Amino acid sequence: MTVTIYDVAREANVSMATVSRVVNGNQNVKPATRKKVLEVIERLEYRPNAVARGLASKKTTSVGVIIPDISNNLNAELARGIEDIATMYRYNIILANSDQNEEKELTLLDTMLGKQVDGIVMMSEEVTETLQRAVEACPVPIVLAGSISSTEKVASVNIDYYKAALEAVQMLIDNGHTRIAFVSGPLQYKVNGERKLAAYKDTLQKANIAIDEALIVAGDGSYDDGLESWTNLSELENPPTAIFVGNDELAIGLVHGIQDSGKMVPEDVEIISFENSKLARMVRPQLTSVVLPLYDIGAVAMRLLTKYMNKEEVDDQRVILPHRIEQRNSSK
Amino acid sequence: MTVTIYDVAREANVSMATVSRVVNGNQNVKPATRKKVLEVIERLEYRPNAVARGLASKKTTSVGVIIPDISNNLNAELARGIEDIATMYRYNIILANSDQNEEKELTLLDTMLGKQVDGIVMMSEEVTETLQRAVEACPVPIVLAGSISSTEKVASVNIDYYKAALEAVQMLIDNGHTRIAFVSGPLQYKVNGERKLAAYKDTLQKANIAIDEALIVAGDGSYDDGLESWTNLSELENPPTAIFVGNDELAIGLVHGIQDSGKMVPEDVEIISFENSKLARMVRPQLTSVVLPLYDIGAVAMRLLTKYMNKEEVDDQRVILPHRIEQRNSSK
DNA sequence: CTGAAAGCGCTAACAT
DNA sequence: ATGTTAGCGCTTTCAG
Repeated sequence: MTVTIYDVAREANVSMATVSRVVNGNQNVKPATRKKVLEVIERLEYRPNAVARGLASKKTTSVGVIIPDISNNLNAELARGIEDIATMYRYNIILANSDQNEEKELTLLDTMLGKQVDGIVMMSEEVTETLQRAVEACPVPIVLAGSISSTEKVASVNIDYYKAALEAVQMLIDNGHTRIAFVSGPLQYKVNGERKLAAYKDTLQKANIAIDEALIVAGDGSYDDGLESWTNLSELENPPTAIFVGNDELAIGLVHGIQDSGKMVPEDVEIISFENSKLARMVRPQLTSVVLPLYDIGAVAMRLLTKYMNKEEVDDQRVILPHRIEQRNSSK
Repeated sequence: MTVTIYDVAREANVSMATVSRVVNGNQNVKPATRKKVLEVIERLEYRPNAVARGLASKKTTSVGVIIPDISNNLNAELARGIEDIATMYRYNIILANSDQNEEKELTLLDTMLGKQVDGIVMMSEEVTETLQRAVEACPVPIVLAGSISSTEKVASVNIDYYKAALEAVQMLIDNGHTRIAFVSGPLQYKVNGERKLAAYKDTLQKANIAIDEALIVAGDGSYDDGLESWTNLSELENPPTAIFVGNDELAIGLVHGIQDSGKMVPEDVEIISFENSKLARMVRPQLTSVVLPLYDIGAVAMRLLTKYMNKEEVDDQRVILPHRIEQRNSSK
């Protein structure tokens, strides 16, 4: 059978409590006793049962991570940031994919709570009313990473998407463009429909450039979507000479679409993307891209969560990380 | 306080045992009783405590997943395959990154066992002797996904890397090349150093083409590594006219390196990659690539693990999945 | 079909 | 500094 704390206690001629103390690094143990216990632990290859510990202490040192899809670069980067900080604070991660499906998100929340996680980090492109309520009703701390919720009540970590998008569009305007397209993923995702799009429209209007709905294209945000989007855009009477793109993969699709149609980037069409993943450098010309620090967002979100879990004071429950634009060759 | 099984029992005028039975779908409960209990559960918003359940039943319905780095496309795809099947069988995943560091792998194994996972899926590019022993000594089932171990004792899921590589190289030979390079990630990784490289050498020799060590290049397998590798290769007195590449990212680096030097793919240099991630289509020309079905490897590994966890009969503990070569435009 | 009771392995007062 | 003793919330015989 597996060796328990009781076995160690017996072998070391001490009580379970003492073994528990040395295992948990409690200082109230005579060095000699500690040494003796440690030796028995080693000899018996005792490994504390975290489940029993969790039941007794009501802490599992596990945190739940709910993301749309780990096979997506964007989420993977975020997850890595979360995991690194979690490891640093000795937490383990229970990871699950929601596929951006509200029902799954809700079920997952429930499952994780059932597993008694000490906290949750969640990423959701679309925080619905129902989800919002579930999050607020959550008995353990929860922080949203790279997700926009409508209320101020929920902890979250983001960049200022509006401002970032504004700067990108302004850059294009400054380069003399008046036919600027906006190509992004689903507009029902608030980051796209509420932030980037709003910034796009506002910035254009401020520059007295009329909004042309034909230049606003939303698809699934994939590479193929980018390819296809250019096909449509290029057939316009008056095609765009610059494009503000929602993510890198989409941007690469657009670049290739443009090149396939015999035009050049940035000479004929300038492009500014939004993400700056490693993909941004893996295309010719390399993409100018708004830096979305996903790893950092994940890391900071997890760090924030540890504070909540330790019941530390948190001065700002809505963290906004700095952003910048990485200038490369898809824009001038 | 949180509501427990005892609260439900009291409210429903039954014993804890009965509540436990309905929660666990035990058929030995009168429909009327079940209904009553279910109502109370709903009313009280009772949520079973998985930790307590785990302690009592010695099953946690959690499986550990140890991979080198989730932010790497390759691992993320694998992880998604694992997670999907895990979800299907109602397991949760405890995910951790090893950074391909033996010490971390060992610690992680220990942590997961401490958390009483029911099984483990692991990916490791380099299964060392020590790791091998730890795996064999593991008290719960464990299956290696996309990893090569030296013994037959460990369950694993792979493709036939040697044969796949052989076919790729043969394809290049069939196209008339005699100056064929092999560019890959670290050779201490068995997949590279023992399988692909061996296949490369054997196939060349079988075709009476002398091995030129200058054409064998190993780096870190990154995009930049690919760029740099071509710089070196192109400075050779007699540069290669075809390259068999270890992975897609590396291959894209090579393609760009070749194009930057004024040559063309596949006219001047043919390329066959190994991975066929979605990246393979995101470059011009698109990559001909050996299909490494990472999602499937993960899924099958997890499925295999469920069999072990259920103590089902397993006919083949070393699964080899089929592979094929996706023909695109980087080769003729 | 249902209940009583004994743990699962550990932590956390409370004693000493 | 160390031991004693309740539980933590649930599953699982064993009776009935």
